[in-house]
Amino acid sequence: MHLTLDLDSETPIYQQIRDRIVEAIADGELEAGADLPSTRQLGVDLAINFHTVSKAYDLLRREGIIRINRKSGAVVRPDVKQPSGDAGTDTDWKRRARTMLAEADVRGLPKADVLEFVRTTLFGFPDQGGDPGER
Amino acid sequence: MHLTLDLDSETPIYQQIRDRIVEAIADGELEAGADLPSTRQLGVDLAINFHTVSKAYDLLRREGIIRINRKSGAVVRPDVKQPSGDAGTDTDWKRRARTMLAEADVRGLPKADVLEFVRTTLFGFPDQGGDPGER
Amino acid sequence: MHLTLDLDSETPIYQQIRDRIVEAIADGELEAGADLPSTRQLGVDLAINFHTVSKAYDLLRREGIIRINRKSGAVVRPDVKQPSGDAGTDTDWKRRARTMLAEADVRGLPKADVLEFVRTTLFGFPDQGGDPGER
Amino acid sequence: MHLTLDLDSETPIYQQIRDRIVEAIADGELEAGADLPSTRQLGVDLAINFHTVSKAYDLLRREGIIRINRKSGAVVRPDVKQPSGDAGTDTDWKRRARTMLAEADVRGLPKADVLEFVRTTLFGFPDQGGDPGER
DNA sequence: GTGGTCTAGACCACT
DNA sequence: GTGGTCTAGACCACT
Repeated sequence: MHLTLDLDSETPIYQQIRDRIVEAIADGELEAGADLPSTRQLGVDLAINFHTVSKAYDLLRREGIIRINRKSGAVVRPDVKQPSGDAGTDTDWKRRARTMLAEADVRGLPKADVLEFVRTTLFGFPDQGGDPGER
Repeated sequence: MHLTLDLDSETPIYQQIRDRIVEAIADGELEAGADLPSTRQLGVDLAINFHTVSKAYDLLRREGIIRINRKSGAVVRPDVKQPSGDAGTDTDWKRRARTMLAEADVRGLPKADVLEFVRTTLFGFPDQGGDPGER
Repeated sequence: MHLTLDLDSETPIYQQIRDRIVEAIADGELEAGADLPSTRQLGVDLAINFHTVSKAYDLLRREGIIRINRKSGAVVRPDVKQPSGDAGTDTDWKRRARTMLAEADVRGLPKADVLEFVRTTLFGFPDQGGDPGER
Repeated sequence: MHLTLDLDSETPIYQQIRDRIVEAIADGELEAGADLPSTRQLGVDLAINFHTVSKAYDLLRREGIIRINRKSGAVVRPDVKQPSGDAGTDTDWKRRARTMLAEADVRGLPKADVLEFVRTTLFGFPDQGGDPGER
């Protein structure tokens, strides 16, 4: 697993690691049940302190995305990507997504471009009926 | 202007106020150039301290979304919703949006539902041409 | 007199007008005792409200840089550019200048470049002994 | 770390704290990566409320000069004093510096004295080669 | 009448 | 032990 970090970003490193792992799971790079590298190993790979990796893993654990076992290390939860049945999760995500879409609009990003970006990110290819990506 | 706050949320109240105002601008409820209520007035309306409102306004000001004048109060910037010409803004937004879409997937929200939610939020009505996930 | 404003800047317009006038006086474009355009005329020239120009003039008046006479309009004070004999003025300027030089250093601007910029701005040409402006 | 404040100044205390810390970093008194005192401790030292210190730290954080960690406190960013690669930063600094140099001139500070002050502040000793204003 | 600043104290998470 | 948040109240300039 390779993660790209931006050490100069305002976003804390442990948060970036958490975000990149969530993206790796969504992309299928990390499957449900898969082992994560040990905190020490990932720390070496990323040239950062393993405590920072631990913080990221702890965050993912508290979010219910991974499981941590002292002996066998961290694994992606087998039931990840499955609807939680908790309506609160969806409601919370939608509220945050609504804010993010509003930000795009307020920043002047055209709505059509935003929708196309979302479609491409989700499904990996642009809409076939007129391709805004080539404008 | 009416804003709904969740006092029990983990999200700070000042951040919620900021988010709700961004959404109100995106929705057209607050137009470019429109007056915002005074910090003390909004504090009374929301039954919170005016300092908390002030913090939200300060955030919006620093983000370039509103202007604050000591005498005449706060207004939505006239040039809001216009592209900044700053590529960094778009890049940053897209990075955050990518993480948010990954979260939806990891939480088990179907991709087609996510796209439909985005389309409806942006354009106010669902797609008329069937399931976009299967094109 | 031509002033260039940045309407999108975070700096208030009246402050920008004030700054540009101070620079025009320093550059000799506006001499001691010279008439300033009327607030209405400058407002038309800059395509802004004349009240904003009035605010800038009022600021300059309070700073002791111009005089405002209801009948004859605004003029650059005849004694501008002359030492005030008030040690506080120098001390205050030096404190602010020290902070600004510290900011350049903290931002990573090379000290030699900063000195060269100051020299060129003050005297209109670079140092003759090695020209950092051509690196 | 000792900071001198002027409680009677028009400049807000939190801004003065911010300015003095920037100067301390430029002077090398505070090195990249160094710990800052806790907000409460510095508040006690300066005999002011810790909220005021907190506001100064928040300003420095948003400027990218320090990092704040809820657990371990505030530290000078390790990459401070390194060019940001953001041309906007330099342009903005130069615009502000130009205004400040114009102010010195308008106030009657001799240009040669201003240049000498800048040189001494930057390099710690005056020019050895005579009057730069006459080269 | 408006926002800005500062003080003071409380409670909170651990980011 | 640290910073973050929120409340409450005072005084200030007019930016």
